[in-house]
Amino acid sequence: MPEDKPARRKRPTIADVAKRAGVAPAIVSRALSPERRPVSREKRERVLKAAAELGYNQNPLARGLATNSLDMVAVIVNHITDLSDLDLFDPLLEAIQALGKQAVIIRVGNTEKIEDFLRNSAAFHVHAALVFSDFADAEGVRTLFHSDNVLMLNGRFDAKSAYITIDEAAGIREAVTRALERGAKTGALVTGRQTSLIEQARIQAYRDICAGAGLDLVQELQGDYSYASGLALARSIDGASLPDAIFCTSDAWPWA
Amino acid sequence: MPEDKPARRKRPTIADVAKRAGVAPAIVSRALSPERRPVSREKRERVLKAAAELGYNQNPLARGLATNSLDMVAVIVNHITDLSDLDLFDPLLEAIQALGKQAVIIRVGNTEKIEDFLRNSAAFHVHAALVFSDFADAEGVRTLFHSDNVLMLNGRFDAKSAYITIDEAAGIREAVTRALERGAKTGALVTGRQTSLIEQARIQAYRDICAGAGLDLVQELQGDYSYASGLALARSIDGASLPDAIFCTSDAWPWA
DNA sequence: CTGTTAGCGCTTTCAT
DNA sequence: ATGAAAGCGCTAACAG
Repeated sequence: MPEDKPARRKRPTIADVAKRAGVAPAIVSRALSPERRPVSREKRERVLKAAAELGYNQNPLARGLATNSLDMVAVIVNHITDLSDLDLFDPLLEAIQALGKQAVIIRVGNTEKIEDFLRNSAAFHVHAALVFSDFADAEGVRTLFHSDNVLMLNGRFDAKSAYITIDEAAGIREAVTRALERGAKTGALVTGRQTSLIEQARIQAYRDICAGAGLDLVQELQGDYSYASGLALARSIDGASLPDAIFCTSDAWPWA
Repeated sequence: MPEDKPARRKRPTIADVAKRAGVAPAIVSRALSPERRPVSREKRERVLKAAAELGYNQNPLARGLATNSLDMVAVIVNHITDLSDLDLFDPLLEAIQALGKQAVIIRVGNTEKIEDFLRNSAAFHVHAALVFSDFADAEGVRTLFHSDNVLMLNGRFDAKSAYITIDEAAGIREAVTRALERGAKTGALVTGRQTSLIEQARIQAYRDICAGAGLDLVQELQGDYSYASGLALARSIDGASLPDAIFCTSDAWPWA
């Protein structure tokens, strides 16, 4: 792989375009801006022409520095390993790009503190941050990404952050009901990492709903959503006293 | 979601750190640089302390503008929908981040010309670009991302780009051999988008190897790697003259 | 509407 | 080893 060389030839800047079009740099900036800025029709056309001839490309860094904003959104996840992630991320990427922005996917992994993780790596000024990882809190993300547009999807929102929470109780109720209809008297619950607020809520919902419906939750097994852990847990279920039903708190609803 | 407000409070800059540490901004820059720059031990410590107290975070945009490089790598893909993508992208993201860089995933979708796609969106100065999408060529990527570090994984490399190609002939030979061992005389080949160079190479390899081994390739069916297309193609295979073996050029090797 | 002038925050000569 | 100063490329504020 070729090593870091400085760019081969300098790229044309706004000044080059300005010179070629015979206008001031500011005019170029306005003419090329997506917003409607005051520029005479004639100069705008000269600028567009010059820019095209020069193969001019805006430097997002310079723009970002000047406007204090970058057209990027940070997507903060633990990892991308679940089947359901496929259904999630592809449309998400598409949507973000349709907005003219790019997505930086921050994979936090199992780092307990996202701050530790990012301390030495760059913390971007992003347009927005979407937080799926349960390791991140709203204030920390705002600080790290220099943005007030944080959307918390992990339940850890605060007054200043937007959030989406899903009422999973309905689905859980449905699952339990269905199990009961099939004659289940006892059940086991396979859970994921319990530090997740959303996961805690799910578990509590299962307990409450099962209790209310008269289904005896005889076992709670903790995994980490991975196929491997699921397999291991499955083996660990006592064959003799097999519960009638097994519920999983995984993100994807298999019966959906 | 809160709308675009200017950042609530100004973030501390290198100047703030310098003031608090009683040194020049340049010293702060050197002290905080990952590389070993000449700074007296004592001042370095003062700087580090001041930075910590202020909660200083470097602004990557300013750094990028000054150094003409950003610690990001662009990953250019068609989309993320295959099961095998999970196995690929999660470790890839992890590896990229372990290098202290962030990954921007550019989802080209079905856009025929990546340039069209990116014309209006920002073209980043990235440290490197990894190209999986078969819609992108080396020169275009170098230009768009202002980087000479392009790694072509789609077969469309040129003299200046790094590349990785996989010798799939071995695997194909193995697959054909296995089919023959099981008594197959005829076979069908399910292919993907034929504009991909890699795909073309695979198809040719199947043809050559089957011909050489005496297995009669009676059908070639073109899909697009999606489950849906696979299903449709499966239905289209004539039940009466069912071939003995069916080969797929999909990226994931099901028998691996 | 247009051009000039300041910066944005950081790195980097270049003197000291 | 240190600091002053000059930019990186762009946008925004201010005069014309």
